[in-house]
Amino acid sequence: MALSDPMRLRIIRSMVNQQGCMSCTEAAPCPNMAKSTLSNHFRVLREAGLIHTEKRGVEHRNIVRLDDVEARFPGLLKTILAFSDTEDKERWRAPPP
Amino acid sequence: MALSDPMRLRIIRSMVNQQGCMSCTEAAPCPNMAKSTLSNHFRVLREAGLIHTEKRGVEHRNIVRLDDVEARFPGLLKTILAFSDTEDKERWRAPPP
DNA sequence: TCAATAGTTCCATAATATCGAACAATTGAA
DNA sequence: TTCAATTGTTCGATATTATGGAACTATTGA
Repeated sequence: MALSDPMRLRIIRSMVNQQGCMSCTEAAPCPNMAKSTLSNHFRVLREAGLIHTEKRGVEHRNIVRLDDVEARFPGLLKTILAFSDTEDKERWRAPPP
Repeated sequence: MALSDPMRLRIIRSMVNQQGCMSCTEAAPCPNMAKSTLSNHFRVLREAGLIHTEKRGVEHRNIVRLDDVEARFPGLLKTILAFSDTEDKERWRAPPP
């Protein structure tokens, strides 16, 4: 699944929070991520129908297909995006059993 | 992340729908899944703090730690479980661009 | 005591994320 | 026009992870 990957989730999060188009570089989860890796994630997101990409000049403008995603996964984006990005590592650490 | 894997998601789904304890075999996503694979998924879920496992006789009884999960990921389980299992393949197929 | 059952552990294989290097396309400046 | 800079893509290699099979452990019941 396209949204299974933590990095792709962070990409989507960036784009939704921005409320508009972003270039691939702008939406990168971390500044030191390799261009090839980033490009691959955007390809997966595109092929999954989660984002739309439009070539504008030298860069690619990407936008989340909010309506389509909401239609297929009602409430999912809203729920996932409610978790702040910076706390993810903390959040995923297991509490004592 | 423990919930990133589709198989683990189906395991959790089984357990929540059952509203109680399930043995590892009972909660298996598919009947032909190898025992070792299943065991590994349960270990990941345990270590992530998503389920609690208790040895009872020859089998292990597992239960989803609903309160803990809800506290860490408000609304996540409810949202994810709203997607019926059998339609997942359809759902994850991309719509036309 | 012993066979059957339920999981675990270990090793090998397949799928996927990641990175670096080379490449293509577009823009803007010399 | 020509060329350097910018933005992504493609390709090959490596690391991580899911999967399956075989051997093992623990527990139950005959």
